[in-house]
Amino acid sequence: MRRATIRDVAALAGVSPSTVSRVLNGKDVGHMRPETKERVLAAIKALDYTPAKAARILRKRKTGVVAILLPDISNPFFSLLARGVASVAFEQGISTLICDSDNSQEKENAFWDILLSEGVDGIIFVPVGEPHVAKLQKLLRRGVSIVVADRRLDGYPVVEADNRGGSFALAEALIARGYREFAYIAGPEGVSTADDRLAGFLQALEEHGLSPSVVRRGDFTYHSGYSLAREILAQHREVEAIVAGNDLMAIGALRAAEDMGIDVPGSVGVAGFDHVFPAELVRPRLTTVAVPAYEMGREAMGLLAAGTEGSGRKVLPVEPILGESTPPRR
Amino acid sequence: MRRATIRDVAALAGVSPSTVSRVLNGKDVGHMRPETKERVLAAIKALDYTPAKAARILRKRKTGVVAILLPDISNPFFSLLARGVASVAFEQGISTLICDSDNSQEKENAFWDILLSEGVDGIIFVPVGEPHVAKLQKLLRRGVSIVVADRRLDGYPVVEADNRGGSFALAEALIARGYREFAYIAGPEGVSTADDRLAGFLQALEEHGLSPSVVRRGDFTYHSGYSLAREILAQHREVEAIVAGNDLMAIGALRAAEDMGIDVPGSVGVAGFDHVFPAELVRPRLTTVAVPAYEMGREAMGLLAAGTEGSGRKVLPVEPILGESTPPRR
DNA sequence: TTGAAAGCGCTAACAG
DNA sequence: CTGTTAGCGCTTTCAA
Repeated sequence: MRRATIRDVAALAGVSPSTVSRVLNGKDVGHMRPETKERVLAAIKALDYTPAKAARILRKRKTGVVAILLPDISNPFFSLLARGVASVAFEQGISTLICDSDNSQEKENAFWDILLSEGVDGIIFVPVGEPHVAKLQKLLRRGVSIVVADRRLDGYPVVEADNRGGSFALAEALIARGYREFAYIAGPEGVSTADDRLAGFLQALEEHGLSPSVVRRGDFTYHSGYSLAREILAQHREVEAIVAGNDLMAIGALRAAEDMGIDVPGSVGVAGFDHVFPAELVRPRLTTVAVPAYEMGREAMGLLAAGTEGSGRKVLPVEPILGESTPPRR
Repeated sequence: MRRATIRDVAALAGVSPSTVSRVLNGKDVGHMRPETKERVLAAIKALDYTPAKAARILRKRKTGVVAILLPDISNPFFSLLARGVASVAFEQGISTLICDSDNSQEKENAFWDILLSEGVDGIIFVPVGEPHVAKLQKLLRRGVSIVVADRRLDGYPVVEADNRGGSFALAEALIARGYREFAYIAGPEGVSTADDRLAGFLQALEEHGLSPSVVRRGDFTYHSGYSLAREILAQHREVEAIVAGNDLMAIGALRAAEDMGIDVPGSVGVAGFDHVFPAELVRPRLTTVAVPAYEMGREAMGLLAAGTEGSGRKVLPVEPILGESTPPRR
């Protein structure tokens, strides 16, 4: 069954294609004879007609599709973010294309080309590392707008969390609870989320005349948290709390301690950042900092739709959550 | 900057648009003068040309896009499934559109229309409940192929897990460990995954001359597992193990017991199904049945690409995982 | 208030 | 081996 075209509808309704198009787009409908409009509508229904998107795009040079390019959709933080984006897009009749760069710079680079030919109208971008700027610029020059989410990227509009402030507040709270000797497992260098959290943490320590026993870099995965925590726990018996740059790594640390027969929080405290679903699942419940991922997605899509020019920056507030994994000491 | 067209390239290379098109599509390149091809390639690079997808689609009547319509992308099982689909699609140069029906029949129905006008070439479908068959048929008539994943839908090709067998095996294992009094929290009625798992479980019990203390229906969410487990634990003190239709509900049951001060596995055992990441996180580690979600996604996309006609059915093997949440009794 | 005509950028016969 | 031609289905002036 060949799908009906605008011409079929026009013929059945006894009007011209232009008239059908006008009805479809709600243009000049004000000064259109109601009867004509009725006939068109009837014909559309009779033929079960749906406009061909491709043809429309070709004409209008707008696809009505935005892409969200992120490191890992199976990471609960990002899937929540993606849902936020999709919900706003949906409200505006825009479709969402989720592109999973699989934590690989290479795959991410490949996606730029795909997105270019895909002809998306905009992109919500969560960079894996140092993005391929030339490709970004190419998109921009083609009129595709880009909003960076979760991680900062200089020169681009961004929606991020108050990572530095949240991390600072978390450190203060831990110090208030009597912790003095910290190990910090940061995220990858160069990723603003990781660096800001580390900086905020160190600053708080410094203001209290403290300095960390050890600082290491992971890659935000459960696995990296696990192995770094093992090393830390083996080499630094003085550590009173392990603080990680995100929840997944913190949960990894929790498991490492468990496997080494070290009691949490009895012997060592553990804290994370993000407040993803699994953080509520583990026992002891994880001390962390709540980041509004869904809201972040909504904000980012809002910025994109609003057609932000050049830059623009939105920082979302975060909230420390003191779980059982870091009770007051003594 | 107006983007370059195939004509600009042709002009610069001193050839006709068709020649450029041939180079682009790798057609007849065998019998093309190498020099011509070189010139075209050079022109493409010089103009930084990318073919306009829309025009191509309009001509070929193929969008190169498949959609995956599922109940909830933030459910770890489905996000893994989605990744599987995307990975195969990526290998074939096909883009993936993720549509999240948000566990709502209404939203799901709305997506059919969107997908229709979006003009996707195929759909991987995980139904929320009783799908709007008429809309499905419409897509099918338009030549869009559909593969159902995870849940069966009569008359459509499907990739599912051996839910019945897995559930049967799980029950046998629990019985072997000395459990006799069971409460079962099933998924929603009418969803094959839920019904098959329940059926397999009941069958095993029956073969051992047993019958469950109580059977309830949840909706596969953490929350429903939590509240049903509370009721069960309050009313049926004889229950030795709560078995849930999926891990999220089982984890909810675990938490319910915890909140009621009931020891797991000391006083009651708990088991789930799926083996999602959080199941490894909780303590005691959850007894469950591993379902290869990623593989399921890959298989489904494979079927779609292979252009399955009419039906076809693939059942993936599952594997019981005996965790600490159901140790041998006594 | 409506219609005719001219493409949007590309591909696929069909010629040469 | 390469070019010419004729649309794909829709929107948008411009005229009537």
